[in-house]
Amino acid sequence: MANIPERPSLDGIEASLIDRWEHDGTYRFDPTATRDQVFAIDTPPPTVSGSLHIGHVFSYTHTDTVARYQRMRGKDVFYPIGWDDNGLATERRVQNFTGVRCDPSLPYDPDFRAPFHGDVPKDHRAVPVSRPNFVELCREITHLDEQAFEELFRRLGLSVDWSLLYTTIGDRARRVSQRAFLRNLARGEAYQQDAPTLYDIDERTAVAQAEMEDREVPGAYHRIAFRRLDGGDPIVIATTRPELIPSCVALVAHPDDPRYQPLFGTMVFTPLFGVDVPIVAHPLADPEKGTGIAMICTFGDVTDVVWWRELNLPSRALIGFDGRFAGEVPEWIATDMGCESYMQIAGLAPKQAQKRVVEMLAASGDLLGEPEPITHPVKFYERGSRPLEIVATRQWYIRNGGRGQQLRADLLARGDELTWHPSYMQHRYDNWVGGLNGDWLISRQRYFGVPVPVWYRLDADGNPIYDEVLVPGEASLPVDPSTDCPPGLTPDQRGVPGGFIGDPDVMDTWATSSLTPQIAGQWAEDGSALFDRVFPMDVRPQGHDIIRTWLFATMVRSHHEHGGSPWRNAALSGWILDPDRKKMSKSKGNVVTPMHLLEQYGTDAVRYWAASGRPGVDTAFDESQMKIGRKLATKLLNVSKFVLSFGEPAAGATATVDLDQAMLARLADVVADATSAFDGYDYARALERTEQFFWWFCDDYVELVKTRAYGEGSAEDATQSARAALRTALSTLQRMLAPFLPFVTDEVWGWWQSGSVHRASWPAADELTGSSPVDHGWLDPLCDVLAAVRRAKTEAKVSQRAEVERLEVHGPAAVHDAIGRARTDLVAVGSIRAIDAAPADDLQCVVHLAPPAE
RNA sequence: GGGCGCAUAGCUCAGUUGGUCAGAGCGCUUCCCUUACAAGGAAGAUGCCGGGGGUUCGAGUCCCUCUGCGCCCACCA
Repeated sequence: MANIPERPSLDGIEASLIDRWEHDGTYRFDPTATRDQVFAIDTPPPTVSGSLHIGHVFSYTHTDTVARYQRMRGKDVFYPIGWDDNGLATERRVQNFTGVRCDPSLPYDPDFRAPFHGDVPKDHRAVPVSRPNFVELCREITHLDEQAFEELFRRLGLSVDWSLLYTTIGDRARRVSQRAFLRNLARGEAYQQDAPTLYDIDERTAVAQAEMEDREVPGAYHRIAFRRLDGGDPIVIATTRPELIPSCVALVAHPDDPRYQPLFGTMVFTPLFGVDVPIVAHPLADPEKGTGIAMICTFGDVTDVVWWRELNLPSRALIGFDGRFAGEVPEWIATDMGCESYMQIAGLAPKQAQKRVVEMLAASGDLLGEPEPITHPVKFYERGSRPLEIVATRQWYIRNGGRGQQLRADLLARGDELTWHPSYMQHRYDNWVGGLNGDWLISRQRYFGVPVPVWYRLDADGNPIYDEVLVPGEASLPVDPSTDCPPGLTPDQRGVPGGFIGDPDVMDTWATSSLTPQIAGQWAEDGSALFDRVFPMDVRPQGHDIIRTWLFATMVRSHHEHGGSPWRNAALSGWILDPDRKKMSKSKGNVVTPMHLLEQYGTDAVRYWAASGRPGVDTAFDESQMKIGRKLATKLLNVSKFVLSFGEPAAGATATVDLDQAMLARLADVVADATSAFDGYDYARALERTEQFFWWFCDDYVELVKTRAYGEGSAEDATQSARAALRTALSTLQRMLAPFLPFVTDEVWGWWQSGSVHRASWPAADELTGSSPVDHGWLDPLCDVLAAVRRAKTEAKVSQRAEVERLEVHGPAAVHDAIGRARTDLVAVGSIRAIDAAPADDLQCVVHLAPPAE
């Protein structure tokens, strides 16, 4: 018998077990396993842009319980971990943390030191640094964050294989990401296009549809008169963006609108700027909205883009990458008045320009009435602070079905290949794929990311020839086109006429994180046979909020590259809500940090709380659940010690007594139930069933048999039966709780078993019962009688140890049968001297307490 | 406008194919220093299962409808 502590405690058990697991390689993946022996998990790499919060603890625990279950089922679990440390989120974190901003025109400064380290004063103006300096800073800061992440995840007891750690800015991820892109390019799935693009003027980058969100913002309808060239009554339009009048290219009404039908094809001229524009018809124009006729500008919103494209209208874009109106009067504004008006807004940001234009319109009499204040939804970059503008730029795209019906249908069908947990989450996927309105824009005009791995030829004048894309060989990946040269060309040809230039952009972080199965699985990496052993993976766990981004993007890449779905299951976690049922987020200031909870309640207790949140369901943060988890862990400690204290049963001893066999049969049902729940990713159900049995086991069964297990006055074989059953149940329960409470279960397992419980086999129902079925339905009536005796003692305000002179049991046959099966144990636990039985329809117990001893 | 989810004791939630399904824990009340556990244990009270219809011998459980809350999506002048 190993050493069982005199007073078992949960305090401090985490640290030594974490070390032991690492030392023993308890969670190490065996790369020689074949695919059918592997359970592969496409772990989400958390974004390195600050600190982990309680929501991470929640969802990562869910996955970990499943990983541990599968490992105990005998699977070789491929459970990698990565950090998503490239991308805009990281750049912003670094900017805010160190007080710098990247200016790619600056030269590298080898002696540069960040002005601040997390203590940037509010009034600090960001210090410009070169791109290489900025990237160095990003690597430095992310490394610090990643150490903190690792510490938390280890403390949380995640059974990931830390030797599989990757980062999305690391060499392998950059290589895989560029390789996948180049193959997309070669097959025509990646392409570049010069087109109107939603653009964040603060971050100075294009953004993808999946990263946008609508926000309700205040605005106003301005009713503005456009005069007709033929002198008829002016046309009145309503617009929320009067500052875009200089970009107006037409007015548009619905083709069936009788009010405007006579005017189609006629011309008006724009107020203030005096530009002639036609009145055109398009079915997207809503007769109900505003005055039924709208101004088309290049570009005020995405509808403008549709009109512009479908009606072949000219482009008169004025807002540049800096978000300001062009400084020069554009060629299409020709009148003196127009030029004068334009100079009033040249160089202004949209908001100021609007104010100025409205003043001018009011003065000229073209503004009818007062602007009518409204609130309306406007597109924002999800991390942005000003509305997106639409700017025509050259960008890289990957086809995702947004512009092709067949691909869209194929990707929808891929969604059907997955088993979704819970199943209704598939609607979100279908909804998103069905509603795509363009291909996936992957290029970003940023710095800390995986470079777009291409160069362009320069013509005789030194201008890029975008059709002449130069690509690297796969063997040379990863490349940085700003420093590396295309095959066959030399550094001195960079930037000179007839030479080449590197693409300055990086890929969006989703373009790399969409390849997590390929990165973790070492797809197409030299000398690695891993990929075929883990792909397609068994499960993608993730939050339901990123179905449209991460899940869908991963599906797109896998569809293009492998012609199949990257996983078999998608397991969606809900969010953590604060007690007021608001989503926790940094901006709301209601984020709960996890480390102190792990310290206060112990990891197992926090995991217990997390695991009781059902798959996909948003769950309130609830510390009281952690207290219950701690109670459960403490109870396991104590009951383990107690059961083991009876001494080992004789060799070959088995449960022969009715009560012991029934308990094991009941446990077998729980094992079966928990097993099927886990197979369906319903860890919460598995926990609930196990826990329910566990408390019954402690409260009733152990109490019933402890006298017999002590061996005091019992027949030897009855004592052996109790001890054998207790140990069998204890072993089973320790293993069933191991996925949820990995620390306390391994602690108590170590008291009497060799090896880690996390490498033990998951219990099988047929280990517990013999070949023939055992009835356990009579346990309930038995426990009802026990409860009645306890109730009588409680009501009499005496100790539970008090003697019962005589117990009268009135009840149906089932009750008397139950008592008959376990009379000795019942008598012992209740200190009952005599039991009288009488038939009755309903159970009624009359408890005659013995007079208190002198 | 389309889609999805939720609505069960004061709180957080279980109730899998309709038949002990009116439950658990927390909180609250009472009792017990009991030799595994007093950071315990034993027990108790609490509910028109959101409203209204319907199917059925029988409905938190299935169908319809209404109401409220939340989320996703949408071409939002």
